[in-house]
Amino acid sequence: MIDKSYNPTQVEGRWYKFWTEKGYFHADEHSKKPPFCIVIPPPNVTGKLHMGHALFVTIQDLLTRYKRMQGFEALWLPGTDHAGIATQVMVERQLAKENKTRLEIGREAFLERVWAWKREKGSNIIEQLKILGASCDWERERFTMDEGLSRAVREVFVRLYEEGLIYRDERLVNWDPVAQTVLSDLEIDNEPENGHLWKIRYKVAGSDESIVIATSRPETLFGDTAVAVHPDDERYKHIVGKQVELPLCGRTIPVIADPLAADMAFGTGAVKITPAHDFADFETGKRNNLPRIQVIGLDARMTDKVPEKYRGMTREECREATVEDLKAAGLLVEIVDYNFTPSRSQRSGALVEPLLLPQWWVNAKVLAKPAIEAVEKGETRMTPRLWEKTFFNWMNNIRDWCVSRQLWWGHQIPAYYCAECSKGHIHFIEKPGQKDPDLRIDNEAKPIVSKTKPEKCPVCGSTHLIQDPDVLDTWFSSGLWPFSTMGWPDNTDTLKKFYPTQVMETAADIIFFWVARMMMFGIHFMGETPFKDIYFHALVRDKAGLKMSKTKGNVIDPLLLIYGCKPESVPADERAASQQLFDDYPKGIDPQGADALRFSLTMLAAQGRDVRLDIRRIEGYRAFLNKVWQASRFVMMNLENTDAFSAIAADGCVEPFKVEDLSMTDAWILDGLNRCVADVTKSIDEFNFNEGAQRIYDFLWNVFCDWYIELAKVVLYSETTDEKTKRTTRLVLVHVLETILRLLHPFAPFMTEEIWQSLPKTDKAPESIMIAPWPVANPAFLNEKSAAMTQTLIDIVSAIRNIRGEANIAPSKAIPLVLMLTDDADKRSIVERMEASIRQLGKIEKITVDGAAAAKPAPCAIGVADGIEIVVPFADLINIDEERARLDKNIAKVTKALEASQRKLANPNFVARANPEVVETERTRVANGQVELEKLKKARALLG
RNA sequence: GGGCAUAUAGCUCAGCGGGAGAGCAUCGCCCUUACAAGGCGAGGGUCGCAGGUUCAAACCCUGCUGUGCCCACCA
Repeated sequence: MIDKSYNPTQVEGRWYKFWTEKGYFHADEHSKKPPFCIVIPPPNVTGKLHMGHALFVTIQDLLTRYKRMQGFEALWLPGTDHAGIATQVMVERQLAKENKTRLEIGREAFLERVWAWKREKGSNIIEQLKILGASCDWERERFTMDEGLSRAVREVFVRLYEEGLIYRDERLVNWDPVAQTVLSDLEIDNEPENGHLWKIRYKVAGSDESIVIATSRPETLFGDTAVAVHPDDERYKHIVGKQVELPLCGRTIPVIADPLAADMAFGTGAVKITPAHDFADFETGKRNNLPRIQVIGLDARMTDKVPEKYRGMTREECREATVEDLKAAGLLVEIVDYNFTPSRSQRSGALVEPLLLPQWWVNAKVLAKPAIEAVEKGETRMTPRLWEKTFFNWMNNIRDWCVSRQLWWGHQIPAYYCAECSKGHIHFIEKPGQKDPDLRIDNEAKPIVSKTKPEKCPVCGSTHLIQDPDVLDTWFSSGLWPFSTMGWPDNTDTLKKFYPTQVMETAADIIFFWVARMMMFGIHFMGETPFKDIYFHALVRDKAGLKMSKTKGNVIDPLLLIYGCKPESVPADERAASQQLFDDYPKGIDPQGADALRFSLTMLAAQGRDVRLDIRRIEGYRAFLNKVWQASRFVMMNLENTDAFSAIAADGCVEPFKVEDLSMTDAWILDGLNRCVADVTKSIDEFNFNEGAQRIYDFLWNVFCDWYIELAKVVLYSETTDEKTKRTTRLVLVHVLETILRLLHPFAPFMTEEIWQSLPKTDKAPESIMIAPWPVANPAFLNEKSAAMTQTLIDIVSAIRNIRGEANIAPSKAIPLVLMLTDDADKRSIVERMEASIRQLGKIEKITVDGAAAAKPAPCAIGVADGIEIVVPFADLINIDEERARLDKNIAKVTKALEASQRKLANPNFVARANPEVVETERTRVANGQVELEKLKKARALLG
C-alpha cells in the first residue's frame, strides 16, 4: 500500500538509483529490437539547469520511455559541450578574482585551469538532468573535447580541407574587440539604437564646390578612400571623377559613381566609402579598386594610419574628437537624430568592428545543397512544418562559415606552418606582462593540414613547424555530434545500429547554429541525414511572455520548483534572478516534484507555441498527480485481502476478462479506456504531447475517478451484490488503473513507478513499469451500446445533482423520493437496473419508475435527462422561487438550442447539402429538445 | 525592407469546418469512510476588427490593427 499522502520529493528520491542499477537505460547495439535513438542537445559542461533544459528533458525522455516500452532498443545518448567562449569567459572571470589574466599565466596554464574547472563542475548539469528523470544511457556519455570526439573533429577538418571545402582566406570579418576573437554572422545581434547621422562637408579639390556626405560613424573618415554617388544623381554628376579633400587629414579621395553604393533618397545622396571597416564599403571598394586603410586595430583603438593626434584613441574618443574638430573647421553641416542598427557581439555586447583578417572558412554552399534536398525529399521531416521554410530560406542564402576563433579553449585547428617556407609571414609579438607572445600568421603563409603534427615540412624538410593558434567554433564539433558520439570515424556497431537517429528534439533558436550543420556534416560524412524527424519545441518564457533572464529577475529555476524553497534559504544572487517569483510567493514555493514539472511542461508546450510558465498551472497539475495517487489508494484498499490481489500477469496486464461477466458500467469504462489508449498513442506519434497528456488527465479524473470509482463503490460496498460481480469490478478497477499508469509513465515516471510497484502482481510481471509494455488498444472492448446507456445513467444523476445544487440541498441530506417517468422500455430498464447506483450517487432514499403520463405530486421540481422526466417532490427541501428560476433558466437554454437546430433544418440548402449524418444529428436534437422543453414548460406551469 | 507566428472566459492556454473548452481565479452547498492538493452545483466569452468563401466559420481566404520572433551590408 502506498502512503496516505503524495509526497513528490520522497517518491522521486527512490527510483532513479533503482533504474540505473538495473541497467534499464542502457541500449544494446547488438540487440535484435528495432532502434530508436535520440542524441541529446549537449548542454554546456559548466552550465546550470534552466527551464529550457527541463523542457527538452521532458520531451526527449517522454519519447525515449515511450519507445522503450513499445519494444524498441531505445538509446538516448547523452553528453556535454565544451562551449568555447562561454566556458573560457567563465574561467577568465574566476582568474580575475585572483587578479590574474589568462595572458599573464599563458595558454598552457590557462587550459589546465579550464580542465580543472570542467572536472569540478562538469557533473553538475548531468546530476541535474537525472533529477528530472532523464533515462539517458550514461555509459555512453560523451564530451565534445573527449579524445574520441577530438579525433573526429581533426578527421573532418582534414578531409574537408583536402576536398577544398575548408580554406584559409583574408576577408572582412566580425571582430569582437572585448572577447578578442572573430565571430560568425550568427553570433551577432542587431538591435536598433538611438544614434545620430553626421553630415560632413568634403571640399572638391581646387574648387569652391563641396559635397556633403552623411555618416553614422564619423571616426572612420580617416579610412575613407572614396565618396560614392548614384550615377543618375543630377546633383553630383558634374563632380564624379574629381578629387575631394578628406577633412582633418590632408588626403584627397575620388568621387565615384556606383549605383549599388549610393541611394539618392537617403541622407544627402553621397556616401563616404571606408572599405576596411564596413561590409558594404568593402564590396564597393572591390568593385571600384579602392585601397583599404585600416584605421582601427584589434584593440578597437585608432591605428597609426590616422593623424598623430588621434592615434591610440578608442573609437568613442576618436568620434568625439573628430566631430569637435570638424565643427571647429566649419565642416560639420548638421547632426540629426537617427535610429540605426549596430552589430553587437552576442557574447560580450561589444560593438563589432569589421576588420580584414585571415581566417578559416567552410564552404557552406556545397554542404548545404544535399541537406536542402534531404528536407525537400522528406528524408528529414520538421515538426512543426513551418520551420522547414525558415530552414530553406537560410540554407538557400547561406554564406561561408567562419570557423576559426581566437580563443584558447576549444579544438585547436590541425594546421601547421613551416617556419622556413613561410618565413616573414609568421610573427611572434612579445608583449609586456604576457607569458606567451602573440602569434600572427599572414594570409600568405602556407598551411600544412594534418591529423597529427607532421615531423617535418614536406616541402623543405624543416622540423620547425608551428601549429595554428586558433581554435574551432564550438558549433563545429557539435555539428558532428550525431556520429562522433557513436565512435566515428571508426565504423562501430553503435553507428551501424543507431545511425541515422530517429528524432532530433531541440529548440528552434539553434536551427542554424546546430541543426543545419549536423545535417550538412551528417550527410557529407555518413552519406545519410542524421535524423528522420526534427521536433522543435518552443521557448520557455515567463508568465508575461518575456524571455527569462537574470537581469530581469524573472527566472524560474526548475530546481526551486521541484524541491520547493523558502526565499530566505536561497542565496542572494539566485534570489535576485528569481525576484518576480518571490514577489508573487513571498512565503516560498511548495515542493512540486519533477513529475509535476514535467507534466506541466508537456501540457503547456503545444506545437509551435512558446511556453508561458505560470506556477499556478504547475500547482494544478501537481493536484492531478495527487488525484492519481488517491485513486490508486482507493483501488489498492479494495484489492487487499481479495483474490484479485495477484491479478497482474507477466505482460503487466490483469488476467483476461470474460466479456459476459462485465456489467454495463464495466463495459463502458473499458470502452473509454481503449479509446484513451488509442488516442494517447496517436498523439505521441504525432508529437502532440499536450493532447496526449490532456487525454489522460481527462480520462483519469473526469471519467474514471468521478464516475467509475463512485459506481464501483456501489457494487463493492453492497451487501447484496454477489462475490463474482465484486471480483470483476475489482479486476476492472485495477486493470484500468494499471493501464493508465503505463500511459502516464513517460509523462510522470517517478510517481507511476512508485504506485505501480505497490500494485499486486504475479511473479512473472516485469520488475519495473519502465520496461512494461506500452498499452495497446483492444477493439474487442469497444462497446458503444454500454457507453450510451451509461451516459444516460450519468445524465440522470447529473440532472438530480443540478436540482440539489440549485436548491442548496446539503449533500448529507437525502431526498426521500424521486419519480423517473418515461414510456421507453429500454430507459426504464436502465433506471431499474441501476437503481442502487442512482440512489447512492444522487443520495436518494427511494425511486419510483412510472410512465410518462403518471400523475406528479405538486409542488415538485423537475429535470429531464435523455427524455426521462425526473420528478423531485418538494417536501421541505425546495424553495419554490428558486425552483421557478432554475426552470426558467433551463427552459431558456433548451429553447435556444432547439431554435438553433430548427433554423438549420428549415434551410433547404442545409438539408440538401450537409453531410447526412449531420442532418440526422440535428433532427435528433430537435426531437429530444421538443420533448424536454415540453416537460420543463409543464413543470413551470405547475408552479404558477 | 523581407519572412514567420500569434490575438478564444478575469489570468495562463487547448480547440482549428457542424451546438464555445480546461486549469487557476469567482460565487453557493459540503470535512460523504481514495482524495479539502478534495466533492457537488453555478456564473462568466458577439472566439482582435472588417470583408469574403460555404448549407454551415473561432476554425478556410483577403485586408486592417495590436503583439512577439527570425532574416537582411538602410551611409
